[in-house]
Amino acid sequence: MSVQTQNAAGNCSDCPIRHRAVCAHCEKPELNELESIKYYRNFEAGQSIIWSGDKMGFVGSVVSGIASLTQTMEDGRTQMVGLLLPSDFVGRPGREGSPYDVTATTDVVMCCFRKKPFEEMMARTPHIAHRLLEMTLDELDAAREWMLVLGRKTAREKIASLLSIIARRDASLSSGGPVGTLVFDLPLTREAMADYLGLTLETVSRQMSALKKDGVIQLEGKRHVTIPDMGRLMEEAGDDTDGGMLG
Amino acid sequence: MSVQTQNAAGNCSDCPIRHRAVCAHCEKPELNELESIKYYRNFEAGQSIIWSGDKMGFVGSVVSGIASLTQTMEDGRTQMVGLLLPSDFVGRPGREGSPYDVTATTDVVMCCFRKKPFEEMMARTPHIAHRLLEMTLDELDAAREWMLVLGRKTAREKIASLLSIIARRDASLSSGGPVGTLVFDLPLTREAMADYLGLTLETVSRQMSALKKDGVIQLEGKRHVTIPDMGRLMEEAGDDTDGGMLG
DNA sequence: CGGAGGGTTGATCATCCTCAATCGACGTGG
DNA sequence: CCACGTCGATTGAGGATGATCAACCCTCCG
Repeated sequence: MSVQTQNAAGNCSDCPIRHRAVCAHCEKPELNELESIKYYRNFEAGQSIIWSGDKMGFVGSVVSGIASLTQTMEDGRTQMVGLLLPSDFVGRPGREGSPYDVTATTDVVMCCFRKKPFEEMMARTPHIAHRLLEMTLDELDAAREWMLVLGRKTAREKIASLLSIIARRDASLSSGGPVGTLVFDLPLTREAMADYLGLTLETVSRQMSALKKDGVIQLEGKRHVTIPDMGRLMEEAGDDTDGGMLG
Repeated sequence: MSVQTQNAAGNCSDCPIRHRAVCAHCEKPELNELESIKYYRNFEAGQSIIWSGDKMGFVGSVVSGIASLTQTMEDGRTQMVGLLLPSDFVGRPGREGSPYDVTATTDVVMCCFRKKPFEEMMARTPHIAHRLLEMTLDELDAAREWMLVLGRKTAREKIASLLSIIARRDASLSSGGPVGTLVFDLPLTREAMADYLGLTLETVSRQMSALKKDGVIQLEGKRHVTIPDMGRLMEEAGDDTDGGMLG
């Protein structure tokens, strides 16, 4: 795995997540100050970024790749409680440790700030605190959406919900195109999907096969997914499309 | 139900949630400004505070009573996604509408601020924005804790988890005493517990009976609960007490 | 007295979990 | 080059947990 720091003396203005991350509202002088306290770090797929309970010396943003937040019980049952995509923030200013494990699901590049200087800067810079509040509210919405999935949806609906979330995110990143055929690669193993959805990996596998058999999705290999009809998928997810979104 | 405004010309310095609510860090001049834009509102048990999708004209704090956030699917399945206790904040500055229904579970008194003036004041008052960020991070932690409960715990563990949360909250409010016999009244119906836990009300009832038969809890009537051994309850919840907390 | 709301309990059934065998792709070492 | 082990995934058989449907209880209140 290339351990190159792809943006080593990285210039914030070239940053791919510049306008979505915690620094989104910052102006040039603020960006300059952030640049002076930031550094990049690479994590390989599977590697732990933070252990639950550890003191965190840094906070930062995911620049590329995917990381996950998970909680684990003593007997080994685990539940994923968050999926961190590029521009998502890691760490909580004002808190000592992390209550969850943070793990790199794919190779990950992070833009890190030492915690103390970042907190001090945040206290002086309402832009940053405000953006962080916005992002935290978004995460809260996502978590609560997920509580409905975990608590009330069937296995089939859970799978369809996860696929539709990933599909929509990919659509917004790439084409931005409207409702047509969507194609993407699953960034998660069956086991990670199970941990996300509160299922076993066998059930995930069975429901993926069932959705494929019923023509809701097409699979090439294990990861490459084609969605011929997004509306159909959303019906399967139980998220109704307001009754059919005529174009 | 008495519709008296128990604090009508309410003085913030007498407020029971003064040091825990969004105004916790405010000094006298700020409190004075808040007083000038606040008003109290009463809701009866069962009454809706905000409907999902509605525009919110106000934000505010729960002063007394309990409210719940719920999401509902088209076919009627519902999941509670938050429980609002005294001092908890309702509404999201910067957002138009609420993504969930907010309902009074018991009679509720709210301290409301009109949204616009509150937002303007927040922009000028870092104390408030900072406190709101803290509170939002706490809510996020609670939501994620709950995702583990919903996704991975058995019915019995779910009930025990809910009881232990309510018990601990009550303990922190009243005695603050350590591990002894805890007594409290359930603020939720069996149906509300079921909506919280992603169960049916029959399963809730059965598991309550089972925990009673096994001596984990004692019941007087349907709502009055005694916990003879908090450690035992937490074992049942799967939240291990670090391995047995010897005194 | 009768009805409504909340709660309990029982019988049965579906869903999803558990345990287990098997498969295919890939990489390593003989 | 092929045998082997590993890892992720699929599929099957059987069983447990919790949902569903239904009867019934208790208390409050008009």
